[in-house]
Amino acid sequence: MFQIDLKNRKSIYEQIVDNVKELIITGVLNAEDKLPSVRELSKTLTVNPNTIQKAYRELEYQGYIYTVSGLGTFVAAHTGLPIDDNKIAQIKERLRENTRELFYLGCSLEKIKSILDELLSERSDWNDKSK
Amino acid sequence: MFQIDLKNRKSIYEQIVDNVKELIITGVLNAEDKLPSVRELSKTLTVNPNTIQKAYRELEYQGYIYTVSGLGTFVAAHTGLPIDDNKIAQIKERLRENTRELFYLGCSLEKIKSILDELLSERSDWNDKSK
Amino acid sequence: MFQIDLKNRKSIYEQIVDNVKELIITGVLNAEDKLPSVRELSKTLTVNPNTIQKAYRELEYQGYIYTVSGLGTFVAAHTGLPIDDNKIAQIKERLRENTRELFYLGCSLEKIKSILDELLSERSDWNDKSK
Amino acid sequence: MFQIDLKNRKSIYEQIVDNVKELIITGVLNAEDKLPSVRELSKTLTVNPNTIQKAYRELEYQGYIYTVSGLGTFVAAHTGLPIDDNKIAQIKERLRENTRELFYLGCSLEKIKSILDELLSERSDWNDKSK
DNA sequence: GTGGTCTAGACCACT
DNA sequence: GTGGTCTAGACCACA
Repeated sequence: MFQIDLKNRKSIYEQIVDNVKELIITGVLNAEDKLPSVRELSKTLTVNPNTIQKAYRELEYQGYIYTVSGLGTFVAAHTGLPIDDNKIAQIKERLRENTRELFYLGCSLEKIKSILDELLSERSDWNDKSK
Repeated sequence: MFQIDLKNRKSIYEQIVDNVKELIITGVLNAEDKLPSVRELSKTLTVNPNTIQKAYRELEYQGYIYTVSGLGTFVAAHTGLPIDDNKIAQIKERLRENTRELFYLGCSLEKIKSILDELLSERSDWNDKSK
Repeated sequence: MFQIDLKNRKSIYEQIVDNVKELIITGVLNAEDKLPSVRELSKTLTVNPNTIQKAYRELEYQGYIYTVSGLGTFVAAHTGLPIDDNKIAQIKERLRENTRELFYLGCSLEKIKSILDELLSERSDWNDKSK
Repeated sequence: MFQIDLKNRKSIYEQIVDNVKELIITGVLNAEDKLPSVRELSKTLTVNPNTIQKAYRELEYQGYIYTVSGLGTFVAAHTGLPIDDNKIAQIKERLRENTRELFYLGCSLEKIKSILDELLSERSDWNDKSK
């Protein structure tokens, strides 16, 4: 399914959340697909079950999955989630900081532009895959 | 100089690091300028001196400032000669994650593109200001 | 594991850094080995946990160890591929200073040469041991 | 005469001590030569007089210079200083650590050997100059 | 005055 | 349990 990178500064549960999100967004996991059980994923990732559970709880809170007691957890239908302008503003701020640093490191505006363009094209590529 | 936001998720020392970085990158602080002493900044921000020192040390690691024990800390001259491809790659990865997150949050490619364009234009604006 | 010498001019955290480095370089600690926890080492060395943490953080900066919050700290795998010429140049400079000092102290060139030869032979010895 | 590098981690007075030592060892300053006065050197280096004085005191303690009240400070005749085995052992230890690090960074024994040889030849070169 | 180190003890998030 | 952050307050060397 995916791998956990212990050396990554992100906490394990965050990595799981992000990875599952990505699988859903990219269409690898579709609405109503069953996710591995907490125990199962715990074994395959060799990660504490509590950690998996925390990740699933977070994903549920964010509306990506839902849980049916006794049956398992499933990918939620991707209803148009209300766009969270607050979060978007936060991420924009982070993007701003990062572009600023690129500038400081000596990148010209052109170089920065090409980097951003590259990221955008990556995004549209994988958008196609998910179709 | 700047303010600390205790409600912010970022730790205090991280906020200091980011704020000082910003002041340096935007040209408010120039090479060889003296930063406030650890104790001084500690008082103005009502933050423990150790926390300030931690921030300054991090900035030193990242090459933004240098320290002369007994004299103070100063903005490092930015010898931008060897463009640090390693660091650029790291930042690119962070940008990638952020654009991914925007997508998660339901932003269309067009919206993401407009956000990135906005950031780029800010950059050129402020580039002019710093002249 | 090792001892701290309070009489030593080196600060405590530096001694810890150097000692751990040595254990890693000499192969006593191998990649992925778990280091003692901050609190644990703090007790065995009767040193404040903050001091241990400072040492561990420094070791992490230098790439010798990595940290998983909540799990512990571990010896980093040594991907020696990109030989870091920058660091090598730094160390060379330090070696230069040291040989200069030997000269100051009245050592003849022959004596210095014999000392360096001795170090080299030690190195090959211990290279054999680590196999 | 020489320059002080504020960005250097060594304290200013240490840099002065080392530089003067080097000038003496290399024969630029000879026995009975007069050193600049504290005030004078203080001005040329734009360094606090106390710092110069501390450096001179240290040099005197180590037997490299001597002071005549009211006249100035002079280079001491280079009588065969008693070889300080203690200090030599310390420096040897530092050399050992540095070669160890070179090894860790991926240098082969041959490369380390060539580096050490290079340092030795530098030393003998400048030994010739001092003649 | 400056930065650097250290201790003691607290609180937090993550596993 | 783990590491991470922060405070309060102390002592040191250097300028």
